[in-house]
This record gives sequence, structure tokens and C-alpha cells, in this order.
Amino acid sequence: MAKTMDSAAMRQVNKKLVTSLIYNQSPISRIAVSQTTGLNKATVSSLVDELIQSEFVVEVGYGRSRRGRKPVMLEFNAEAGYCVGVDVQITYVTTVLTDLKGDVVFKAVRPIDFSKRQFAAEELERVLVDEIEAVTSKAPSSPHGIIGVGIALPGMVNFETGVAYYLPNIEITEWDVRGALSKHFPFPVFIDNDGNCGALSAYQTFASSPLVFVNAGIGVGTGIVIDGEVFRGANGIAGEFGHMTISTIGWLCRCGNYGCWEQYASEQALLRYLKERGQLAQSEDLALDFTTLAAQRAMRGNAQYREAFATLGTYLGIGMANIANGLNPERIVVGGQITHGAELLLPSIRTALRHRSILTNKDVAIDFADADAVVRGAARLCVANLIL
Amino acid sequence: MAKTMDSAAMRQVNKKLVTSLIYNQSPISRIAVSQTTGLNKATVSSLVDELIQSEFVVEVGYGRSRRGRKPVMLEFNAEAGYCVGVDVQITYVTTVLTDLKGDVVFKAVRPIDFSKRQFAAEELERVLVDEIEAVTSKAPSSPHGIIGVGIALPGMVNFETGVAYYLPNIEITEWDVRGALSKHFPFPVFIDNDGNCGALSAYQTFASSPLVFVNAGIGVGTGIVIDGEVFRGANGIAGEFGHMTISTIGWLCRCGNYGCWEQYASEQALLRYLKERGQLAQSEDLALDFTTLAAQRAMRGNAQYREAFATLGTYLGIGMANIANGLNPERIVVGGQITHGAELLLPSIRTALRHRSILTNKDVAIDFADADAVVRGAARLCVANLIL
DNA sequence: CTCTCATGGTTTGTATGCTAAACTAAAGAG
DNA sequence: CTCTTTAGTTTAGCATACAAACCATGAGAG
Repeated sequence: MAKTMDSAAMRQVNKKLVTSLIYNQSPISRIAVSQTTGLNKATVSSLVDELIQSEFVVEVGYGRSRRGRKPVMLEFNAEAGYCVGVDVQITYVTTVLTDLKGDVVFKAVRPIDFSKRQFAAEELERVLVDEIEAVTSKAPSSPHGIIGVGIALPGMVNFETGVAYYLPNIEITEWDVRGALSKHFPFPVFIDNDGNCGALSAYQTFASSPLVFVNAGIGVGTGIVIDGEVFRGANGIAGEFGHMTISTIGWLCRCGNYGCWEQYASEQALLRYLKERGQLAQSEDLALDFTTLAAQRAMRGNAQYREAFATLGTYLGIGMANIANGLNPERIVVGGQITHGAELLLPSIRTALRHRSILTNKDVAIDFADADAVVRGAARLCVANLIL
Repeated sequence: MAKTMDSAAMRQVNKKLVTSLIYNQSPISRIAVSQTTGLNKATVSSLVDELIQSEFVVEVGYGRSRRGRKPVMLEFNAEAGYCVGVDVQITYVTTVLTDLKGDVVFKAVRPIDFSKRQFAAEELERVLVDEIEAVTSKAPSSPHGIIGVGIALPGMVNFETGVAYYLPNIEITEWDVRGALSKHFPFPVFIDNDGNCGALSAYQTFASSPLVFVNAGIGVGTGIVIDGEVFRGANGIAGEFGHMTISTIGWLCRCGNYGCWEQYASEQALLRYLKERGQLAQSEDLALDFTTLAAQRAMRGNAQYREAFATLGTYLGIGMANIANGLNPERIVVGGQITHGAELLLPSIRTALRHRSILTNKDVAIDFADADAVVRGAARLCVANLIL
């Protein structure tokens, strides 16, 4: 049943609203909070008192006013606690410690090539426990300590249950990540698809709604954020636009289908475009820094490389146009390894969008995320679910 | 700013919850409402009193209980008021009067071929006013009278502002429908895209979330309902999956793009498939009952016609798989003229979905809507926005 | 047929949390 | 120094939900 309201729930709603406002608009005075939310200033004072009590908010001196008493400025206390974020990729695991504002305090990258051999879930579990322990030991002491850990996984996961259905490449199925990790840690464990994590961190940066994150690396995944919430669909597996058919008789995809977008807009695709142009041997395989190096060559003026990126951009744009037509997002953010070629891709992405989407979607805002987007989004899971 | 809560808002939330429950689960007792919502029975009694006072709910006798006092059964009073729904299509305008439950009380179809000549907005306005007046005069007297009119339009419209951006085929742009009609009627006027209206009526039938409605007629439009709310995107034009590229070098679409889904999954497409198979002359054009007649031939065993429908079904399924992968809907409902060939289409739709979508999306529920889905959804706009 | 008790629904008292308005605090202007 | 403006707190009042006591009703036991 949908949620009922009572005074406790009412206060919770208002408290969240005030918290979010202070979080996003610091420094801000009580009176400004009252005015922008519409809440009575007495109510705001009382809510702020609670937030100060719990140390999530601090008073940071006085602001300006043309006449009369100066406002007391409030700020969200980023150091009230810390979050752990983990990004599990096929070739490495990145772990970060962030403050509550999402700023990275400590970061560790551990190379592990899941594509080389079969990994057992227990083995990955030990790696994760190690990395999380290493990172939490770096956390400064704080009122709330480590509030939680968020884990971004490359595959189909259920955020609600904490179970990973299926991680392709890593070849792990039906793994209860939350159950496994909760045994080791006193704080809550969140898991999500890496595309969703990227979307969450992009939302923190841009606050656009709806926002679509396109995670283009070895494959293509997407995440959708609507009104600040990750959109998960009926079974928690929404956002797999990477397996959208854009060419009915196209390339065979690892999913068994033909003509999936990810066959045309991923690093794998870039590799193929370069092979087609005779720039790489057929035996060549994806290295970790493949796109970075390819982008460097293209930037140095190699016409074949530039064309390969242009082609990739066109196909990225075609898929983005499809999504734009369907969801009419306010903004699309591109992340993943492919962003190393951002400047090379953007013109052809824009062209494809203008040709292939309708009305205002032609001019949808496009941005590129930085390399840490996914792992910061993973850490963000804690803040999004526990505080805001 | 997001919404704040006060006691009035709290009551409104709870009242809506109780209203919806009675609306959907009639007949139901106060105690059952209390138990399923979790609201205190005193609260339920007080809310129900208000609903009875305003005549939206009536007591309809006693239910059963194993021992003790019999429960007083409550029912939503479908005759407390009436809604008008209008479906503007290229060849006709359908107008219905429905009760608050959405049952059609009166229906009128007026053939008007917008494709034959240029229609001015004023001309269409007069038609709509005529039809709405005709239909409202049939409304039985009721406590709340006509609560509103909802208009489904085939094009890009802004639900919030009541302005139609662009109606292709009818060739009307930037028309303030709400402003024009509000002058003539005392009740509120809602407009929406026909796909969204279909989605809304499908949601009433199935209550699945997320739900996608695919409106396949002359073109293909879609509507998305998430948690009972139509998803409209940033500018109110979400749901144009009909212009999703499924073949990058495919047929030219009227939108200027190549390979749009609607070029492969609409009645226009069926016409082309039949021409390709030599079953129709190249000069043949779409008649109003084209698909109905074609389906009849196919059902009578004409192999060429059957294949044409199978091809159409495959392409419908490809687009549906794309949407399913991206949105992971609980259910996809197909509506529009194409549903006259439902039985012929379903097997190939299912096959395409199984091949082209991932995990649970392979088995997403598929249903076909009846012919009145869009116009009932238009009427539903009133109930959805004014009562529930 | 009467008593008991389970079940449905109402009444009453209380707690919570919001708002409005009065009040206090502080600072610039004249 | 006083007035006025702005920020924030205190107080009083109100709406609403909840809990518990209370009333109403009917089936089953005896």
C-alpha cells in the first residue's frame, strides 16, 4: 500500500526538505530556508535545531543584510560522517572514501582482471572486504563515523534485495552481496548497477530532471534519474538501453541479439572501427588505456582515428536520440572510458541528435562526466538513502 | 521547490489514499480500509464521513463477518459526476461521456478528415465545442455535474500549459487549447498526447507500474505511466519512441529521420509490407478500416497477408524490446488500429521480445487495448487530476 | 432465549507538529 | 539615542492522527 501520513512522517518530509536545501545551497540562513521552502520560520528553526543537535548542520558565522540583524549562516557539515564507494570493473576495483558532500578524501585502485580467469563470489567478497577495510581505516573520526558503503557493479543487480542477479564477464550469478558484506561491517551496504551510480553522481552535479547517464566503456549501460530518484523499473533492471536494437540486422552482441547499441557505441566498437580502417591488427584486444591512447592519436591529427571517433560519436548520438525521444530528458551525461575522446565525439553526437530527435530534444544538454563519476555515485548511494 | 507538508496536506494525502482504495476495491468496509492502509480506524471513519458528505462515497448495505457486527460496505459513487473525453484523430473525432468509474455512458463519433484540407484552429475549436456540448447535454443530473473534459491530441502537447505545440497531419501549431475551450465551459479542460491518454486508461485496467502503452495506428506513439502518473519528461514531450531509430539506414520518416520505428510498426508499414508482397497496388492509400480488412483476409488464411502481419509484429516487438530493456516495465499494452490484427501479431511480438530483450523483460506482460482506450483515457484525465 | 464475545465503528482524550503572532535580538540610519 | 528593519525565538492555537475506551451488533454456546 502507498504511504500514509502522520505527524512523524510529515516532520520527516519537511526535515528532508530543509536538509536538502542546506546541503545544496550552503551557506544559507534560517530565514532564507523559510522563504524558499514556504515553511514557517518557527518550523525551520525547530528543524534546524535538531539538525545542529545531530551535528549534520553547523552555524558558520553571519551573513549580510542591508539593515537590521545579520542572518546566522548554516552549512551542511560534510565531516559529520563518511561514505565508502566501490566501483567494480572488469579490470580493476576502485574504492573511495568520501565526506558527506561527496568529496573524495581517499582513493585506492586495485587492478584485478576478472576477464582472465573465473572468479568465485567468495574471492570477490574477500577483495571487497579488504578494500573497504583499508579505506575505512583512513577515515578521520567524526560524529557519525562511516555511514555506509555503496558498491557499483557492472551487471544486473537488485538494489532492494542487495542481490546481484548476473554479472557478465565476471560470470557471477545470484550473489547476495549485501548479505555477504553485512557480516563484516556494522554499517549498511548498498549495491547498484554502475550506470545508476553514474546517473546519481551526475544528478548531484547537474540536478537536472530527468537525467540520463550513458556509461560507455567496454559495453554501454545507462542510468535514469527522475526527480532525484534512480528509476529502477518493475524488477530493478531498468536502464539497459545498451541492448537497444539500432540496426535490426547488425552485429551480434554478447547478449545474443543482433544490432545492439553497445555494439556500435562502446570501446569494443571503437576497436572495430579502427580495425576496419586498417589501423589495428585483427588480433588486437582492448587494453585498459585503449581509448586514451586512441584519442591521443586522433588529437595529434591521424585522420583514420578521427573518423573512427566520429563514427562512434554518430552511433552514440543515435542511441542518445532514441532515449531523448522516449524520455525527453533535461540532460544526458556521457561517462565511462569513452569520455577520453569527448572532444572528438561531441560534434558527431550533436549532429546525430539534431537529425534524429524531435523538437526540444534536438537541443538537449549534453555533458561528459569525469572518470570518478561511477565510484562517487556508489558512495553517493549512502547519502541519498540515509540522509537526503 | 518540492512540496512541504502541513496538517492540511497530510489530510489530503490520506484522503486520496482512502478514496483510491474505495475506488479500486469497492465494496469495502471502513475496517478493511483501516487495515490495508494502516490508518487508524478513527481516522478512516472521519475521512469516509467527509467523502460521504461530498457524495463521492455511498454506503451500500452490509457485508459478512464470521461473528460480531457486520461491516458497512462502502462504494465509490460512480454517478457523483461525469467526465467528457475527446479523441481527436486524423479522420474522426470521438467524444464520450463517462461516469467517474470510467464507464462510457454516451459516445459520439464525428468523421472529419483533417488530411483532406487545411483546418484552422478556430474550425477545430468549433467542432470540439459542438461535440462537447452535445455530449454534456446527455449527462444525467448529479451532485457534481460535469467535472471536466479531457482531450487526446495526436501530436506534441503540453499538459501543464494546455497548449498544443504541434499537431502533424492536422498542421496546427502553438494552439492554446485550454484557453480556447475554457471560454465556453465552466469546468476544467485537460489536454494530453493520445499515447499518454491510452497509457492512463491501460493503467486503470491493469494497475501495472511502470506501464508502457504503444499506440500503433497511422504512426506509432507511446505513453509511459510510472506509479500511476503519466511520465512527461522535461518539456512534456516524453513518449515519442515512435521516432526511435531501429535501422540506421532505414526508411525515411515524415520527421526527417531515417529508420524510425513507426516506419516499421504502423499501419503505413503494414500497407508497405502488403505492397512489397504484390498484394496491393502501389497507388493504394490507407483507408479507415484498412487494418480491419487486412486482418480479416489474413485470418481467412491468405499467406501473404499473414506474413505481412508477422513482419509487422516482429518490428513491433523489436521496438517493444528496446523500450523494455530501457524501462523494465511491468506491462506493455498495445493499442490503436493495429490491434485489429492482435492475434496475428502476438506470436511474432513475443518472439522478438524473447530474442531482443534481456532477463525478465523477455517475459514482460503484453496486452492489447480495446478501441476506446484513448478516448476513455482522455476522460480519465479528469478523474486522475481532480479526484484520485 | 440469554449470555458471551468477536467484530465493526464512534467518541474522547492526548500528542505532535504546523502556523501565526507576539516578542526578543541585533544592527544600520538619522 | 531612538527608530526602523531584519533575523530568529517563544507562545498560543489549531488541525490531524492515534490510542483507548466505548457503543453497536450479531453469531454461537449454553
